[in-house]
Order: sequence, then C-alpha cells, then structure tokens
Amino acid sequence: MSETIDNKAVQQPHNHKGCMQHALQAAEQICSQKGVRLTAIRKRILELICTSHKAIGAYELLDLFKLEDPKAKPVTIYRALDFLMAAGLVHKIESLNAFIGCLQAEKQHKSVILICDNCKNAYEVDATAVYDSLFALSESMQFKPQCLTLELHGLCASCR
Amino acid sequence: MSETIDNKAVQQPHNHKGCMQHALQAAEQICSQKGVRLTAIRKRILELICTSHKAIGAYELLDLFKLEDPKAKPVTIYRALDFLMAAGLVHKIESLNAFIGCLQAEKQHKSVILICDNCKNAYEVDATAVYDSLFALSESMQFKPQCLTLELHGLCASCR
DNA sequence: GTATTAATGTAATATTATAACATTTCATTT
DNA sequence: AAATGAAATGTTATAATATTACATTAATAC
Repeated sequence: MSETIDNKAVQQPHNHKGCMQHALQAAEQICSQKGVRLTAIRKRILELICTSHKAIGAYELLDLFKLEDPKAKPVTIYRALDFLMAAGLVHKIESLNAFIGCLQAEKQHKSVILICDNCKNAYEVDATAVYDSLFALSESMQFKPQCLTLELHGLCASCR
Repeated sequence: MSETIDNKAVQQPHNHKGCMQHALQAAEQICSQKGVRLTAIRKRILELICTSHKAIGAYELLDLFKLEDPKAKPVTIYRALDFLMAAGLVHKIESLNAFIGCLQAEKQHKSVILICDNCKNAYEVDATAVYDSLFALSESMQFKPQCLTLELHGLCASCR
C-alpha cells in the first residue's frame, strides 16, 4: 500500500493522477482482502467518481458511463454505488445527494466532509476529536451510536 | 416564552401535548419577532410535523394535509417546509429526506440530531462541545464553516 | 382605494432511487 | 470440461422526492 495522503496537501492544487491511482490501488487491495469482486463496471464507476474532488450525482455518473455503454440504466449506477459504499470506497454526501471517492479507504477513519459551496470540492478530513466528543455525548444520553452523517458546508481556504 | 425543554426529559415517555404547545408558541413569537407571517397553512404543517417526534416525509405530510384540503399539491408542502426551515422551526434530516420540529427554536442552538433506527424517534440535543471541536478543525484547515449537517443514527435509551 | 409585495393555486415536470424478474457470468465441485 | 449454485448484470417499470413556471388571491404600505 502506498503512503497515506495528507489532509491539507490534497486541498492544495495537486497532481490529481496520484489521487486516482491511490484510490484504485486501495480499491483493488480492499476488495481482494474482503473477498469481493471489483468488477469492470464497479471499477469504472469508481474511476469516474475519482475524476475530481467534486461530488457527483448518480445521474451525472450515468451520463458519463453511457458514453461507453449507451444501454446503461440508473440501476447499473446505483448497484455499483451500493457496492462501493459498502466497501468504504465511496461516500454519499446526504446534503447533496451526490457521491465522492474516499481517499483513505484503507484506513479506518473518523472523518468529516468539508464541502466548499463555491468551488464544490469536497474533502474528507480526520475528525477524531469530533467523534470523541460525539461519543461522549451519546453515552451521556444512553444512545448507542451506529452511523454518522457529518457534512460541513462552507468556503475552502482557496475560496474564502 | 415558556421554560426551556430538557434534552433528556423529552426522550422519556412524556405528555406530548406540551411539546406541541411549546413549538407553536415559539413559532408565533419567532415569526412575529422576525416580521414574517405564520399563515394558516404554515401553522398547520408545523402542527402536523410536531404531532410526533418521528421524522415525517413531505409526501406523508401531504397525505395528512389533504385530509383537510384535498386539493393540496406537493409544492404547498415544500413551500411551507421552506418557510419553517428558514425560520428555524423545522429541520430537515438529510439522511432520511424527512423533517422534524425543532423543540427549541427560540434558543440559538448547536445541536446534533439523534435518530433511533428502531423506534424512529429523532431528537435534537445540544452539542456545543462537538461544534467547538469542529470549529477548531475548520480553523486549522482554513475552512470557513457555514452550514452543518450532523445526524447520528443508532439506538435510543429505550430501544438499545 | 390603489399599488406593491407576499402567499397561494395549478399544472407540469425534473431529479433521485428502487422493485421485480430474466439472463449471464463466475467460481466451485465433480 | 460439464453441472451446479451464487453473484452480477440486463431490462422494464415505477416509486419517491423535489422544483419550475405562471396565474391568481390576499395582505400590507402608501
């Protein structure tokens, strides 16, 4: 596995090819570890998602995918997305109904997604402290936490 | 304005009528303060939402509202929801595409929504510490935070 | 009372997501 | 390599969520 990615660095202008390669390598390894199949469709959808750091909608993906497979249907995309999300390779941004590639799928992560409403880039950054605080709160409420949606909209360093 | 509501108490079995009354009173006051109009439709939609602590979908609301106004259309509901959200009286739960009444609209609040996946109740609880942690993180990333989606699914004290 | 703005009515449609069932592909066993 | 069973994909249809555009009515300001 290649080295991990630095949260701050990736939000600067960067050689994006590396992100894509990293994501695909991680995907191959994670799927083989889990004994699940990264099929051609799934891999291609992941590539399309990782083409940029902007969240992409399912139907946008469909349009792109159709360029190569004109007979593709929505369910093709949603099935691939379900698989990729279950594998932790892709996350859904609920507040956008759109999807981003996970840059660090190989690490178990506690992250927040920072979404720039100007440039539309969305980055996952580590938020262990936030999670700790949330877990403490849950405990005090006797609430058993299972699945967190944590999305912060705003303006990124470049756009503010 | 009546006394504030205790986070923990509201999640126990309680006399729900109080919640509803509190929400409607707060709504009247907030709207009059802001100089906006809590029309009959808007008030009724808020009442319907506050009927329970379960998040309710726009089309479920429409079905209920149609019992009284059979000619109502989706946009009737979405307009009311937009108004109520802008006034801070209702929140959308993005991970459910559904809506809950805000129990403490009169207080400026930094809250997380705890959603029980068993009983479906959703409660907003104060999460100032979580926000502090998030703001510190934002600052370190030079990210200017504007709008947070913070929804924690799990099991509530009664259902765990 | 008239003008202006806000709210609502009405119709149509856009966007997002899933269900149901048939067929094909892949991996395993024989 | 053929038979089997499970997983993936193909195909059609439809469900669920949300918005646009324009007409009409109601409230507020002058």
